[in-house]
Amino acid sequence: MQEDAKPAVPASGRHYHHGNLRAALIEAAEAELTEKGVEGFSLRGVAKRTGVSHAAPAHHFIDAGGLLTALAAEGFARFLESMRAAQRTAAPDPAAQMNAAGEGYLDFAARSPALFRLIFSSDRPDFADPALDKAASASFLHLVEGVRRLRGDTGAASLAGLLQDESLMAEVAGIWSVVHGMADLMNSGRLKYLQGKPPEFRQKILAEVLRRLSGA
Amino acid sequence: MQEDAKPAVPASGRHYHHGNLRAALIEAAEAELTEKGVEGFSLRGVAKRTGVSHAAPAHHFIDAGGLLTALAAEGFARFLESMRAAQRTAAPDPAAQMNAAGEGYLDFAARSPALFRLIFSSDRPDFADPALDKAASASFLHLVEGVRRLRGDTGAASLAGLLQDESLMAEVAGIWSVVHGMADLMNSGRLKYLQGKPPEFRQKILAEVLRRLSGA
DNA sequence: TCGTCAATCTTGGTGCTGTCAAGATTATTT
DNA sequence: AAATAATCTTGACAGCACCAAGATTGACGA
Repeated sequence: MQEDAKPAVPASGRHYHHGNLRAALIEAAEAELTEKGVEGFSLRGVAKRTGVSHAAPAHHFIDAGGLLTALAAEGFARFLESMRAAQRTAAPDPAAQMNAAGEGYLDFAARSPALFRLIFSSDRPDFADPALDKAASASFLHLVEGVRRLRGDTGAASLAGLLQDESLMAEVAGIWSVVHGMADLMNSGRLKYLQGKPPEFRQKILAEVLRRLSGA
Repeated sequence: MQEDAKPAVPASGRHYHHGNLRAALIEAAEAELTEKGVEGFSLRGVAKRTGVSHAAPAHHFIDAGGLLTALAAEGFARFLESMRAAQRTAAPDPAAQMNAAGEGYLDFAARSPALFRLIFSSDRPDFADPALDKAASASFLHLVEGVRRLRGDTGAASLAGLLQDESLMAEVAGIWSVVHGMADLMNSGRLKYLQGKPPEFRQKILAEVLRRLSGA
């Protein structure tokens, strides 16, 4: 008599207290986003998926944007982990590591297109939110560190200090741009040509482009 | 007695026949898009701007996506013109021309951020639409031709033939990616660093990156 | 000139949406 | 055990896209 001991139900078959609704909502939000896309995302749909009333999310997120902000933070964490995972299976030299990071970038975009669009091409997440800002900054810092190793820069440095190194930041901007551009164009279907090709072709292009950008 | 001769008004002060509603709707749609963003775009808002009832657009566009499709086609035309305009003021050699095209690309993104996002990062326009497909293809072809000149490829060729040239397409993908990536990252505010810099800095990075990418 | 017809636009309705307000239920604390 | 806080529900409102039906206008042939 523990599970069926007549728990409180609000006339529709649900428990009043979910237990971990916040996490469940974020999980459901990802499913909703994957199925409906950023532009078709619905807060009521998320509530329905979770088996909860349409107004329940309001007690955990101020509004729909708040939920998407939390999901975006989670998305950045997975994005960073995707790059790290690819780098673990690669050679340890800086060039191979940067290349692997790029692969992980493209992999994430290919495997989680909706999440990718949410974190990189949507206005709805609030980047002033501390958690999201932290997650996004971690990804950015990871890139900067990779470029520093590529250039042979040694020693530690503060983020503020790195941001003032124009030569470094120019290189960061170039490398980030080319990887992100490939990912975004493929993800939005505007570069249809690459999608019809085997992954090796995409990898070859990425490697060649990074090689040229890293030289000199 | 021409303008004030009691024209037919539907009890709310408007003419029944607008005259050129289709064009007016597209124009208003751009304003709506600029103010509300792709994710806040509303068909009723467009109708209100135009001074017309909320159902009037339905007689010119099948639905909201149809209007955005037409606007996207217009957007691609302006996007291409932005590149051409920049190229007209540049030196005629292929490298300078490609560089100028990149400048025009970034200029368009900076000046029409909403339109840029609509044509490159939205699911709502229907790329199966002939007019939009034609406009998008024209931009793509313009890029391909620029890369061909950069490589010294001569003579005419069919689009189908060009698409089968793997070496050419790899170069196209690389160059397009880096320019698009810069534009998109700046446009979405994810690359905040560049926005705080003067345009010359952005131009310098673009020129350097394209130089490295173009060299064998 | 009149009548018909098609094109154009409006009004009204349906079922969504996000958000707010008030009440019901459960957990926690006193 | 009682009071309080947290959690969730129901109900309501305005705005949204889209559909159906009716009103108005322009054009074209008798």
